[in-house]
Amino acid sequence: MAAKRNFDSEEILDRVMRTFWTHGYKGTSLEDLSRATGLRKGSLHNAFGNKEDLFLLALERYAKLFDDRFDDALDDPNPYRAIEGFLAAVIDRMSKPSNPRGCLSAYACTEWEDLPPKAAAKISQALVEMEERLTGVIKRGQQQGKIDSKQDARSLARFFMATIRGMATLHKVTGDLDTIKDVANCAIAVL
Amino acid sequence: MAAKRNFDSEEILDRVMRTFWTHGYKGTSLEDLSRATGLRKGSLHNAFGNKEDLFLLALERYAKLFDDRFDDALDDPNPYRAIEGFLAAVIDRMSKPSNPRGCLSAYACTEWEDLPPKAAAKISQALVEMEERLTGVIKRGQQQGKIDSKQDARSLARFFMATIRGMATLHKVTGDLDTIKDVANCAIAVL
DNA sequence: AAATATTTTGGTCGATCGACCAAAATATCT
DNA sequence: AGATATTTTGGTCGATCGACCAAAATATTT
Repeated sequence: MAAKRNFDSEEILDRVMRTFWTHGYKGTSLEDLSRATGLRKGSLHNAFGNKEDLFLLALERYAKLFDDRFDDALDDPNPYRAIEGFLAAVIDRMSKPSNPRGCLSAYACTEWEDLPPKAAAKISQALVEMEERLTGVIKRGQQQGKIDSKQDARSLARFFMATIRGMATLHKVTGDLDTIKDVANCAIAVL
Repeated sequence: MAAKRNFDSEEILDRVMRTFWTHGYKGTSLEDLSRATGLRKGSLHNAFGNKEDLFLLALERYAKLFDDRFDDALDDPNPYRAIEGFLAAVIDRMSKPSNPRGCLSAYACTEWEDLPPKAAAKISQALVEMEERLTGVIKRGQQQGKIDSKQDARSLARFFMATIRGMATLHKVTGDLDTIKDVANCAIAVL
């Protein structure tokens, strides 16, 4: 029916991302993706490759859409507000009823041992990078005297990374926004 | 070969539990369980029922072996030490190299939307109960003046629940004990 | 209008999934 | 020793999995 694609790749990948977001890597079948996108599995394969390729594209889209918000928040010259914004970005994402519950990245972490190699590597790398980024922000805050220097910067960075993963896990089960806001409020009190 | 079972149910269920712990509900096949236990799938079915039954038994065993440690810790009359012990129990579990990474319960939370109904209900209920339990401990601490009353007890309880889930998620990817100890140390500073 | 290039369709393929069962094996009881 | 009860074996069943491909369809180019 076409020599030119009659679909919008961005929209297709968005639906792919949301399906993986909801059901994880193992829990998503190509049939699921076909239903979610309206494309036959043959078309999906032709346009984007196999399941692993689709998952990698979903991870990239997720990072572009949501992790980039982290960068915006962490760019704040006030390190305290930077961390606040970091947590607020997570809450914002979970506050949109149109978004699936939880966090695609956290889901992937949990499935880590059964992920295809490239996906597992990408997830690991993302964790390392975020730890570095947060550590840098906190160190700067400590040098400015705006964050207590008694606590180790890297430890705090790891703490906030765990915090957002924990928020994702609880959000997945209950979908309750009050719970995750409570968690974020308590976490920020550490600073 | 037998009219009397020639295996130890406890040991079999332990292996079943550890397999689900590593690969989650969806990621574990009956073939996996057969390999892990040394029992043919027919024997597994005859002795314990279907996959859902096996998963429920695994959840129960996990709670009995590990969540009971939480109760021990939270029984401490000193509420601050109770929370400390609560986090230490998690670290202890993750410190044993013979244990799979992460946390079976946290994995189940992440898979929540694809869990069989009874398992999903059990997971939800466990979350509610733990929130109540922690809230009670913290409230008591506040009444005793040993925990700052400025923060809401329930919020703190939720915070610590998120903390251990976050620890589990990070542990799954890196297996790094220093990371989860850092997280626990920062979290306890909230009190 | 005809040739070309690409997509889409709709299917096959072998593998694996979970559920279930009849037949064989064997420990226990009488 | 023989009867009984239960387990174990080894298989079938339909469904679904991901990968891949030949043929049909059609937009674009010449």
